[in-house]
Amino acid sequence: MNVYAKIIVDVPSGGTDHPFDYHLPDALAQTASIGMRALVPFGQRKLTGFIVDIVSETNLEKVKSVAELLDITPVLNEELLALGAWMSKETICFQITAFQAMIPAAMRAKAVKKIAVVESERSDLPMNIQAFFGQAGERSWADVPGDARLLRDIRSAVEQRQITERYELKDRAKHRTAKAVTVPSDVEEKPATKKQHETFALISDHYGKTEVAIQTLIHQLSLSRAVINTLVKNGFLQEKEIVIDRNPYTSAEGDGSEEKATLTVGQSRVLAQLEETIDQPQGSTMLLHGVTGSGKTEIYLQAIDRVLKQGKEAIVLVPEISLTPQMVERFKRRFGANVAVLHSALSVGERFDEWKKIQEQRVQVAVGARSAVFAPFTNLGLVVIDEEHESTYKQEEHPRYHAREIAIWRSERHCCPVLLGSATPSMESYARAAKGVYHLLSLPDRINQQPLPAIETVDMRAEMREGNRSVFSTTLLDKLRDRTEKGEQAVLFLNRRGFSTFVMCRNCGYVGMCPHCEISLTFHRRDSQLKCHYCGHEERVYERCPSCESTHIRFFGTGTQRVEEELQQLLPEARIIRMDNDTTKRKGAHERLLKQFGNGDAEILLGTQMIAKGLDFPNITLAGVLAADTLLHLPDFRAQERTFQLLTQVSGRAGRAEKAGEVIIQSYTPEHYAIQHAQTHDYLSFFKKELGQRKQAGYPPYYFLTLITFAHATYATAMKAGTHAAKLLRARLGDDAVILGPTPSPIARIKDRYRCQCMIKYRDEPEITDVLHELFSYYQKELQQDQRFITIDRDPNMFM
DNA sequence: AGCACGCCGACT
DNA sequence: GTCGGCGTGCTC
Repeated sequence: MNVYAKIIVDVPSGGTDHPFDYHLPDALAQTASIGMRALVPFGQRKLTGFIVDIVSETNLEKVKSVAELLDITPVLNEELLALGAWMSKETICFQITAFQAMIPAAMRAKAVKKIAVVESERSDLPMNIQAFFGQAGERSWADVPGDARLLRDIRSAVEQRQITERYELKDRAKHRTAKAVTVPSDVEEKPATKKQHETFALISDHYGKTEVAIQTLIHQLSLSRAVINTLVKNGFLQEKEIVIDRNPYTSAEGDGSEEKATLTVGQSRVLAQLEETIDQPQGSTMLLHGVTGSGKTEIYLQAIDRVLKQGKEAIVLVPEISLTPQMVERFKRRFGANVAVLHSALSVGERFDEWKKIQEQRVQVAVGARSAVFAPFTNLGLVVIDEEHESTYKQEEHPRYHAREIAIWRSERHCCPVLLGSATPSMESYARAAKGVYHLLSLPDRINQQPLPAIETVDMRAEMREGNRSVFSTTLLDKLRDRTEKGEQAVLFLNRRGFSTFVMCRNCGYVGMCPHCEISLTFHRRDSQLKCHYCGHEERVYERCPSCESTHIRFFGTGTQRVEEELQQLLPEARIIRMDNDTTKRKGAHERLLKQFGNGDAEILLGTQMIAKGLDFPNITLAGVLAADTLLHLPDFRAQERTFQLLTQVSGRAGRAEKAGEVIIQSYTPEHYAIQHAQTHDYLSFFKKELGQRKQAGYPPYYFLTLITFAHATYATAMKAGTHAAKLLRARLGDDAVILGPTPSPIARIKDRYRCQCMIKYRDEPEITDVLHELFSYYQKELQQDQRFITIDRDPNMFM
């Protein structure tokens, strides 16, 4: 009987976004199963693809055969295949793009063509081919220059078997191996020396006949590498390669010994409701609104504990795992080796190892960032999304999914709850909870009975009028000095988003701009370069203004480094730790700096976004926000919401233990409602006020948004496509739908392509997914020769 | 996405 | 005549 595999090949394009049929030769048909990756011939090439179905007949006259199976066990199970299909439909992406997003990067292998010289023929090859190979025996096909003559010569050399072709899988997931030894069963003699004898005895006492990594012997039994080698050489030990786990999370070792904490009355009440839901076999979403310091993590831990006791698994999503190491450590301490951590700072191989632990069901808990929502568990009991309002849960490239929606999809499939937790829930989630779509749970009090910290706003305009040109107000500086003297600690938050260091001429107002992207260049002190963050364009920093030749050109924006220098001058006795992209780039630097701060090596922690959340140090009694406005005035309808969230998160860092906390917010517009409500810790009032604004302006949660961006080398073509699309959308969508644009995108040009966008606002459009697909494939076909042209982003976070 | 095929202008 | 430019369309 013939067996065929339906395969989605790794070609992200409109014309190939459907299964292709391949014959499965008998040898492969035995082991092939749905969800495995395969290597298949495709045109003149060989490609990888995912088997999505196995059938016994095909409508096609001629089919090629699967060349190779790339997996022993499927990398995607049936659930994840179905999820991928759903994602590609909902987010308007190709199926292959959805599948690739669900597996670790190490498994996103591509077949790379290699050509090799047949050595006996080398001297007969034409000179141009010999020159190309040089000393090498084999080279990548991709390295062959686009020289037509050379290409033709290579082709004929292949035909004459002077050159051979083969395909190699690039980035193939590698297990890490180590050298290990075992005691062979047939050892009779005794080792020659005393040292060898001792070593041999220790190994066989401790490990008997089981294999053990040499590394382990050296570390644990303090044995000598040389002696072991000699024993191997003389046949007393047998050497072999074994597969080992990389063990990346060294700073967060935990043995699972941490005990449950005693819950407060509020926590117990919430947990009881949660457990009731966990016990019910149905999908549901709960929103846990708990003020900072209310003990949400402990609730997660105990809820997960219940899930594990039922033999089910749990996924915990955290916004950006390297930003919340304390949370991860907590999970390790509680669940020990039962946790896989999908850490963004892990190497590709390390991530693969952690993923493998989940796939092989060696762990029941996965903690990780956005993509951990695809953890291949088969009996999911709970998905927790901590800090659910964070924008990192939305992927900003294809597939543009939101982890919350994926979690909800999986929860329905597994009939288990999703728990969203936040001190400042997103407008969308809280509105759904208010409507009863989500079940609302709340924790209004801190566990230590401490009041929320007192927040004071400082009007920076007044400071300016009084002649204080520093980034520090007198009030903040006084309080910082006070903390330093008392040996207490402070965190200072500086938002850099939209406010990075650009170069401006004070004489004529010239600002260094990227010649390709229409955004200002960012100054990098390290190499004195100006760089474009969108396309990577670089130029040397100017000494004179290119426009007016004045030397009054200087750096604007307040980088953390400059703030640190200023602060150090103002408070020479203070010890400061700076945390930003520069100081945390190196692996483990983040954890190390936090540890230093935790140990009391510094009084002041100064940093960007990354210190706003998750820090839990008892000695912090002051939190400061240097410029609350920088976020507030971005051209983004979520700016107010983000500001409120940020201010709340930052103030949550202070006064978490016995000592009361205090917060200073510096602002040029302290009367703004986002700042006012943050000051009074009044989420609900902020929510109501903001909801009114959203309703008036027609934004989520009242309206859904979809952003369509057109990019082209000429402005006119981009706009023309936009105009055409807008017309089409108006014709196809209902009267309630509002189609805005086309307008030039906020960043009007990226990589020399002009960009314009249409925004669709709609409430109830059952057809919209289909319409978007039509639109997408239309522009895909009509205009694809001009490079990728149309991007569709549903529920966008950014409007660039 | 590649890669070949096929149809045009330029050149040994 | 042939080479090589790029537009078009297919890949099980």
